[in-house]
Amino acid sequence: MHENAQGESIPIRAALEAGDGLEFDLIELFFFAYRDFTSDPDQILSTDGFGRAHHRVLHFVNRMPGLTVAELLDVLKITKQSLARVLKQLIDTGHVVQMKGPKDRRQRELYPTPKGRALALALALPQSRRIRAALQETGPEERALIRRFLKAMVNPELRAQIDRLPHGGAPDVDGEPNDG
Amino acid sequence: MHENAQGESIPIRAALEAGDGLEFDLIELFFFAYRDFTSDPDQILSTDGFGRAHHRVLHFVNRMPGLTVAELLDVLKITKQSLARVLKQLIDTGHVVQMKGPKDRRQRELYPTPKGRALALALALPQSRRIRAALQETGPEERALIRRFLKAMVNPELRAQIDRLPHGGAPDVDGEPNDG
DNA sequence: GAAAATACGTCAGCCTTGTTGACATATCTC
DNA sequence: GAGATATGTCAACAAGGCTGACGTATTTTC
Repeated sequence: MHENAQGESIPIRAALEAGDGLEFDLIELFFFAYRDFTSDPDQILSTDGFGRAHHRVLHFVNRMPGLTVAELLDVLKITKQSLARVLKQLIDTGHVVQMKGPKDRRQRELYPTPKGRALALALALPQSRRIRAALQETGPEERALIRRFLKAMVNPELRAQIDRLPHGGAPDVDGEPNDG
Repeated sequence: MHENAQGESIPIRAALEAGDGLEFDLIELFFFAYRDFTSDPDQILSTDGFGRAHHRVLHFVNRMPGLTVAELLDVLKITKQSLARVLKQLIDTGHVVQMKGPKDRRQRELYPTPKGRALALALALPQSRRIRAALQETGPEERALIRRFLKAMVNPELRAQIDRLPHGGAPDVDGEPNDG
């Protein structure tokens, strides 16, 4: 009776295939795409002794200068102890500076330095190149469509947060009533 | 002279915005989308004491039954020591079985058990639902386009590997001469 | 048929980045 | 002044990457 009622023993030789509403191909593509998407920045970061976590912090501090620690935690969905580790390093290396909040002096507003801005740009460059190259394959007019798809992949509660990020530059925003 | 030539001190107050070929919005959307995309399986896996690494192994063993350890390492791009840890658990829990290669008996072919197949399906379900919901936003006829975009995000060397995965089911494959 | 190469397993230790829990300090609010 | 809030920090732990080293079975090569 310690033999289980099967299920654990016989090997299945048939490949699991798409169909029946199972999107294996897109699941796999998403996995491979994200892995390669993060590989170029990882390369650059490693020379500074940084990792992917530093990248994220640096990115959002550059995108939303003056955001507080609490706001950053809310964007990244990590604990303050996790954040503290990498944020401290970014501050010590002069990529990010903290300033007491002018209204509430318990808060710490985070700003990039020129050095931090430069690194953020350097990290965004290969990722942007990759995206543009991919859009080349679909036709660049599909940018809005890709954006809509990715946004719809995000949990609804979090989409509001995304809308709060600066939009500037790109001409073809979604249907949202965002840019005046 | 231990003051640096600036760059590390002054806080920048202007937000980094898209434009100049910098695709900040898509970069962020990709990050948020992937995070949420992996969150549903993570939930399920945690009840078995498994993590994301188990998911990947289980997924590809189900998609390519009989693949060898070396082949799996090549797909996942991790070291055999990393793989060993999670693979052992999947075998011990009866989700995966090993069989000596019939031609080369040094090899170990990996197969899912019914139990392993069931878990793989359970993990693919919420991810597939999310993808279908997102395709609803773009119009489901754009599936091929999304696929083309994601594939183009993958490093060229690796795209061949993707083509070797089973395609079945989905009616609108890309231009590739794949389905006879 | 011996020697070398290959496929795999395993031991040991390290790193990054996430987690929880506890506690200190400054500041704001009531 | 009391209590809530924003942040920092210490300590310990877990997952899942990594390197290096070594053992064993099997195949290939000379």
